[in-house]
Amino acid sequence: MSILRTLKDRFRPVLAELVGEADVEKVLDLIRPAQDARFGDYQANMAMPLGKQLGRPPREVAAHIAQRLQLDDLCEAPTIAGPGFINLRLRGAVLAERLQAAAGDARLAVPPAPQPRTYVVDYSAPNVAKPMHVGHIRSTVIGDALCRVLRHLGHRVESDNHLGDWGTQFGMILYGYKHFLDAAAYAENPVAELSRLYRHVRGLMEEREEVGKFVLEETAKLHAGDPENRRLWREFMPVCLAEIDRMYDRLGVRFDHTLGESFYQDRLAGLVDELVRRGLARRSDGAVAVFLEGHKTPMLVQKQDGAFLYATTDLATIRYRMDTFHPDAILYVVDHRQSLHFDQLFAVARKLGYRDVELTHVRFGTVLGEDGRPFRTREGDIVGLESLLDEAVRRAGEVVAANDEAKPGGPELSADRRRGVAETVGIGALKYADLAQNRTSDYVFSFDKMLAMNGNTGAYMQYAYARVRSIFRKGNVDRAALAPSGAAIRLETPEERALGLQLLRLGEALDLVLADYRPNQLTAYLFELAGRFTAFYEKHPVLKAQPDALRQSRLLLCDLTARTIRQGLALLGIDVVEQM
RNA sequence: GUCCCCGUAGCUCAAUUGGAUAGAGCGUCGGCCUCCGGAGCCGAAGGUUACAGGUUCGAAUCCUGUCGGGGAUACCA
Repeated sequence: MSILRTLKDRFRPVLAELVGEADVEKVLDLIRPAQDARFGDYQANMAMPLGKQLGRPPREVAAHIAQRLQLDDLCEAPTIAGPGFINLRLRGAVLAERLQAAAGDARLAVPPAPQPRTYVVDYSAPNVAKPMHVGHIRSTVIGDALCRVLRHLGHRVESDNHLGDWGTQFGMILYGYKHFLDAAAYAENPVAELSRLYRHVRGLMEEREEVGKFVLEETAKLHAGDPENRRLWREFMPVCLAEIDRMYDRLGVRFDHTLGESFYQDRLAGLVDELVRRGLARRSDGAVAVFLEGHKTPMLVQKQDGAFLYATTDLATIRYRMDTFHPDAILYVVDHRQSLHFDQLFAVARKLGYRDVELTHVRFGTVLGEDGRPFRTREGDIVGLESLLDEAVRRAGEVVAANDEAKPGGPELSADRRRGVAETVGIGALKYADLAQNRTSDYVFSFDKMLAMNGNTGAYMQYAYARVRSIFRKGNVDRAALAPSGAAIRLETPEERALGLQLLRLGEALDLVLADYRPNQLTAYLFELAGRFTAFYEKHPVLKAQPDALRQSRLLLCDLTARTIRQGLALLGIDVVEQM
């Protein structure tokens, strides 16, 4: 049980008397970590709104609540401040006892969600016919982190990569394959040749209008079951998928399901029929459209020429997921530019009868270059994902080498180790930079910033971890024997106390992540933890601490810090290294 | 035209969803190393939260309007 949940349990009966059982949970949400350490550890802010509601002075309400609370075993006497804030300061013994429990717990005392739910998480979803690029990073990384956090809290998660494997982009490479194939290049490296064909055809479409028509014809033939196009599709898919999987391997991302658009293609006609039959959709200008209240334009589910659209596929996908997984929530980790599409999609899903499921568009902003424009190469091309990863790792290699050279006792890492560390640091930096940002804002991409050893970066967090671990190496301390030794944790200084309290708050941070699907709540927590550790470490000797009981206590705090950082980063999909 | 998102320190971003004196990093200025990893620590300067109203005990956050930026907007995904 987290501290916050324990406090809520204590407030619940008192508040229930005041507002009734029905409203009590909402009021309990006003118990928060203190905004400022001077006010204590937690604060309860409900006296002000309740004062209004009950027609009594808020400070009087606060006093009433404080008086009736049974908190003596947990907190020092509550104080009332300002207009009616109830400030709470936990007893040191309570913190120590809980840290002790966390030290002996593989989950670091993070409680599972009280009500586990089933989530379908839809993320990454690259177009199979095009190389993955910088635009796929955010969806992939944010979606993966959300899955990890959900699972860790005991939710059931079905992650699904909804590949774009059936759309116009396939018509483009089919058309390109038939007219512009370099057979030798295709034999040598099919994916590179297909992506060249894709770019070539895209260029042609801009120059000559009729090319677009040919491309649509190839797409239509594929959809209609033309044997040649189907054969080519089956030929292209495995090599494209292998290429994509290589990226996921490197990123450490896995999916439970990879059900692309093609998986749903034979379900579309029936779905459109049903929409029409139930009076939800009707013909309009030759297309089939669902008109929605509050939307000026309808959602089209079938074109004049009979072809289906991604809205149709997405609806069929919702139906399949509901029938197969029976989820409580479906999350779509997708670019904010598709907001309108999802508004309409969700509205139509409700009309189809899917009312009890949470449908959330977890939207995120665009990746920008340092000039504030969408991130491109100097030549104006979209940056490929692989070259992005390579460059991050290359630069991380420079950072790692410089750091190793500068060590007081001389370099510690072999060339081989350095390479491994660079990969971990480079990929970690890329992910962390993305996750640390509030996902709704556009994100300015900068290698220099994301690999900085100062500030809220992946490299800084990995460094913080390696530093803590080095204490154990240097002191020749077996951390595995530490927790079971039963050594008591002592929180006698402000720095020890502040660190200890933060260590107990990982669970709160994870709850915040899920409250609005924002992984930056976890990075913020980790950065704060690293800061508190540094303050502690700066001021207090650990290996040289006397007497031995104090040394043991501080070693436990160090070990908990390392484990918490490692766990937190793992939930973001980021690895740590023991030395860097 | 209509709808959506955004506007916070010189720069890049936070702010637990309406809480107390709006916080970090970078940059600037000033301090601190015979001591466990100094890519560190301590301190200072820097804000009318775009602007104007409103709502209330309390507003960066909610409402209205204005200005500025981005996105979407009937047969791509």
